[in-house]
Amino acid sequence: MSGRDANGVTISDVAAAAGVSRQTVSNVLNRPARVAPETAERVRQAIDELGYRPNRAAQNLRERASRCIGLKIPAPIGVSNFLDRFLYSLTVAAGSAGYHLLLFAPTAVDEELATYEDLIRTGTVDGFVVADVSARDRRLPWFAERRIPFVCFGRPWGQEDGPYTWVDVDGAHGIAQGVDHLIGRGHRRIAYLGWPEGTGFGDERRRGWQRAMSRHGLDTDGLIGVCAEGVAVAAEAAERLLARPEPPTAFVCGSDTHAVGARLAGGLDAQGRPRVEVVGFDDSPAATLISPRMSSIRQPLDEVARRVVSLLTTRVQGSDSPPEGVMLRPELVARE
Amino acid sequence: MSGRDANGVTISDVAAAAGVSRQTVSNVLNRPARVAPETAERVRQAIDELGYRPNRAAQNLRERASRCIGLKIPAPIGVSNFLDRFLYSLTVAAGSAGYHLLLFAPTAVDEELATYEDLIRTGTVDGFVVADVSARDRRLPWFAERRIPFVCFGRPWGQEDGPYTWVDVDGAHGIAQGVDHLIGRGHRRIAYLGWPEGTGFGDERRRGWQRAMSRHGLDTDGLIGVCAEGVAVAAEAAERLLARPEPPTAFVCGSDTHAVGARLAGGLDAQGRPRVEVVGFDDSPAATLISPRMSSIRQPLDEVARRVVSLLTTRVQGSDSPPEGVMLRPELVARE
DNA sequence: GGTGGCAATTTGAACGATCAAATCGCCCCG
DNA sequence: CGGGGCGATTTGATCGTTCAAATTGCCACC
Repeated sequence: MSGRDANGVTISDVAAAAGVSRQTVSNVLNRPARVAPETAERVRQAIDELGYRPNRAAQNLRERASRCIGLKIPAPIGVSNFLDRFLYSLTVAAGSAGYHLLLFAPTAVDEELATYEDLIRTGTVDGFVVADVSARDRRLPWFAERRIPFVCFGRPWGQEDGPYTWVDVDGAHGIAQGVDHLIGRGHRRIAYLGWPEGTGFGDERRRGWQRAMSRHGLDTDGLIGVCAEGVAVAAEAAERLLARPEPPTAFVCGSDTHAVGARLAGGLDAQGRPRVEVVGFDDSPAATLISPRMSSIRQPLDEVARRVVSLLTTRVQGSDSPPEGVMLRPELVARE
Repeated sequence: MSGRDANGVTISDVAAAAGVSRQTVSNVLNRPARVAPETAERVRQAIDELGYRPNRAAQNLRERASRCIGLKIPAPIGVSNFLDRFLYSLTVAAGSAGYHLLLFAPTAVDEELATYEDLIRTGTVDGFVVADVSARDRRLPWFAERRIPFVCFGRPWGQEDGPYTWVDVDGAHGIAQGVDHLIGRGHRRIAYLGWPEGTGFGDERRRGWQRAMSRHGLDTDGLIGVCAEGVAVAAEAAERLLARPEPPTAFVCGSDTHAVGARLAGGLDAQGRPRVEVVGFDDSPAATLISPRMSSIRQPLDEVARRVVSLLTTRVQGSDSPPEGVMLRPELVARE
């Protein structure tokens, strides 16, 4: 704590103070077994006294690694703080693996790959987390060709067993849990409200509902509503379903936004209690705030983040691991 | 694009290919004026052919700078995606200044300062953005003592003219705009609904309402409601105000969450239109989704981010600039 | 007493870039 | 024809760390 300058203390300063060579100091830190106990003690004392911390740039240069993971932060179009939460989990997971998260912003599509390439070639990052995988994402083959380490959060739809490494949450299973839950509470007419066909995860969630219903021998006719994400449009779509003969008494939804819409459309009964029961997806704080006792399906983001980081770091460290797909189960948070 | 390995091409490879010395290659990139045009052209061609990109670790070591800005990502307790949006703006702003954002996670309070110190001493980051300034934040004097470069987003309350550099948004002025807007639309009984006393920004917003009201010669008695952030509690607090004699016809609110609550409490009239008019704060997408035509006060996050980055980078680059406080004006987004 | 073995430590050489100073080549002028 | 001046380019040193190989000191054994 007495170094003249914040960054003035080098390994040689410590070596001089402890009366050893710089390599011995390095060994104390990296190969303690090689150093005699008394020497190590003396060196450690010098380190503390001088407040020495190894220079990261020098280590990076020598070890040809930045211990940084790159993540493109998408333009904030959404509504939920899903990204906030994942980012937090990812930062924590990276931290305990000795890595840091380095953010970069999206660029024009035709510069996007150049941005990724730059970060790798300059050694600014060791690999990437791809959190916004799209169907036939052109980044994935491009990374693979160049042997750029990366792990997806989200399945590369259509190539789940292909050459890419990913971690994802089984949305169909989550939705099925929701259906089981509602059936357990006596519902039989359970509608699905979610995105229009075309998003991989949305389609999967809808199929999960369909399979769960038929497993219970229940009909799904006239019980499916689709609309873009948005409370107002979701409420309208839910109202249309509720206006039919034999209306649903409950909804499982592709997102919390859809769920809030459905609940709004259902309205309140004489006792001021929601008239339809709903299960949302994501268990977002915003939804719980609006609709405090609404059930929702929670993705295990901490676990996702840990797995992503662990898969990525082994790949970064050069071991040529085979591609791997990890499927995690979401959990129904039942309220009310 | 023909280097054998992703990161195999060094400045010496380029030099050899172009038939010059490594320093000339360096000059082409950093001091083009020093190099003869034909030589520069030849070198640039070699750079392109080999796909050379300077190694960041080597540059960092030599220049004693990481070109990274550290940001502690808070635990995701909130509801809005405010952080998402600021993070995005900050990433973009940092990027165009040649910096990257490096995230780290909060630790136990007594390790927190050690985490900051480590990042600086190891040269992992050049400085910090402090986005969660609290009243008498103990980090600020600690940074200052150690001459660690940092810039706050948010005022160091009570020391606005003190030794710290900050960027903030004038909440009182924003709220005053809201009041003016509502008065222009014929309202006279305008309530304020926001946080209980004790948060710097909340108190400021409340004072802004009070001053604006008295500027217009309007009474504020019985028009103030406070509660924690949350739609349900906000609705209750708003209901209490509405139940009084001479109830408010409009609300200005400390946050969008408060505003959504107030609008909920107001309910709809015979034509299905909201009965009370509200102005929120933050113009968060979540609020607009729930309450599509609600007005709100928007913080100029892009501008905040640009200023923060610009102030920080000049401080990082060693110029001993005096402390500076930058106050930006929010903008009322009037809908309906 | 010479030698082999071994643990502890040191020395030299990278890693890839940039700065400062030295050198080169060329033209011009006395 | 020698040397001064100047622009273009190269050489040497350095940033702080770690790896690999060399060295030291010590003990045991023949």
